[in-house]
Amino acid sequence: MPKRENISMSVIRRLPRYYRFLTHLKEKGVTRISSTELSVKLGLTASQIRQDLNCFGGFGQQGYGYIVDQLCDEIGNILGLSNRYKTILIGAGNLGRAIATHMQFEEEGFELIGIFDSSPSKTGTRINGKIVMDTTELEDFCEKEKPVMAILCIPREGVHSILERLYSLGVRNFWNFSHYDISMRYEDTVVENVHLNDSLMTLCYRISNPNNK
Amino acid sequence: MPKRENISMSVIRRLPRYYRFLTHLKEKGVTRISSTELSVKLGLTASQIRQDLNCFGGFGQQGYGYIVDQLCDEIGNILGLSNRYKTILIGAGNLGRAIATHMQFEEEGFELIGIFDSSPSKTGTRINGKIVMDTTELEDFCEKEKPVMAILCIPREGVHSILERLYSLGVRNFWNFSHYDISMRYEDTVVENVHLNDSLMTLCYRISNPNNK
DNA sequence: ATCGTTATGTTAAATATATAACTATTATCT
DNA sequence: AGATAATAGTTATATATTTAACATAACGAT
Repeated sequence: MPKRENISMSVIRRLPRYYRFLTHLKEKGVTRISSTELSVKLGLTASQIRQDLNCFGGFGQQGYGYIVDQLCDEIGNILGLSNRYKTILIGAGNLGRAIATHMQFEEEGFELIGIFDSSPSKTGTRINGKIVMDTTELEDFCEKEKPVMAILCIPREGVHSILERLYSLGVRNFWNFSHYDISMRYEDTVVENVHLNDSLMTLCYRISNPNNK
Repeated sequence: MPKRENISMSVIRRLPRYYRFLTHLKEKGVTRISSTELSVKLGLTASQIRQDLNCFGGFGQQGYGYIVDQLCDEIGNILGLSNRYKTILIGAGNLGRAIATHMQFEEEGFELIGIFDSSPSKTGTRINGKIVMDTTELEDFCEKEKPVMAILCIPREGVHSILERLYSLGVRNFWNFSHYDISMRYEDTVVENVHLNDSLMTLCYRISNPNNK
């Protein structure tokens, strides 16, 4: 579908923002919007928005603008949100539990099909109606259900070994919340690291250095 | 302290990663490291690492490398991690609870001094020993304690009004987890948005478009 | 219908970022 | 102590990203 290949990550990372805002407009009943209006609302330049969208195709009409409904759908398609990638969650601590209950996976291309933890205090409990399984059950479960993605909400120490196991079970995509960088030991994996600590530290820097732009 | 001013965000966002890795090295007892070694471990170029560090000063020794312990401290200072910025958390749902228990604020420049929620089912309960207060108590609390930062873990709808209140109470820094972009309605604020949904959507894109680089 | 206005799609310029090349300094070995 | 190797700091180049400018197409009013 992409008009060109190799879209830069800078562009990709703005798409969800567009999608989010367009969904909001749709809900408000707005049917039409121009790149200039969008740029004002989003704090970007109109040029950038047009460039971004034109990486994937011409979704607008000259002299008119973009049809909100249509553009929203297009971006959703580009992002692949209609997928239902089978996903498992490893780690049912506070963070894992929050992710499981807080995220609306079905609206963002995923389906949470299993939750695992190694601690007996967690296994057997329920999160959003789903029973937390013991990590020893991982092999059986994966062979049967073939999940394609794993969310990692476990302490640093456990990551390496669980990663090896998951990889050998065919899992290639990881959403990593652990205090550890999974930086491509394998070629065919996709990793999205969410480092809340890093985010907090950069915030600390910016508070401490207010004259930095 | 910065050698030059206006350090780019690209550089700032790498600092926590360096800090994290150096801390790890320190714990392992490594005393010395070169930019080349670092580059291999972090998957960056040695050039970039040297450039990044030299934005703030010459911390290494030619022909020798960097002293892990010292470099780690320097980066910690640059980030301002020895601060104890007084912080409040708004929203004690699953995510807020996870943030409160999961983050080690004291090690990253902050101190969590209060947790607030508007729901009677949450107020009065305890998180990490701290009682969840009602948001109506916000004014009294802030006037007394003068927090400088607020973590927002509330639904989209509530953000706008709580933001106005917090701003008028002197809070200027925000760590925003809500499904809403706080993009600078005020000049003197610092906002770090953490959009887990956006992160998940970009992951979805990358899974759906494996040939994208 | 025609003309002016609007706003996209596209090409070009400017800026920012990352990489490579070079220089200078220090450690280490003989 | 001198020579050599190693490695940071710095300058220059290349690449990526953003912004601006332009040219073209569609809408809408007259």
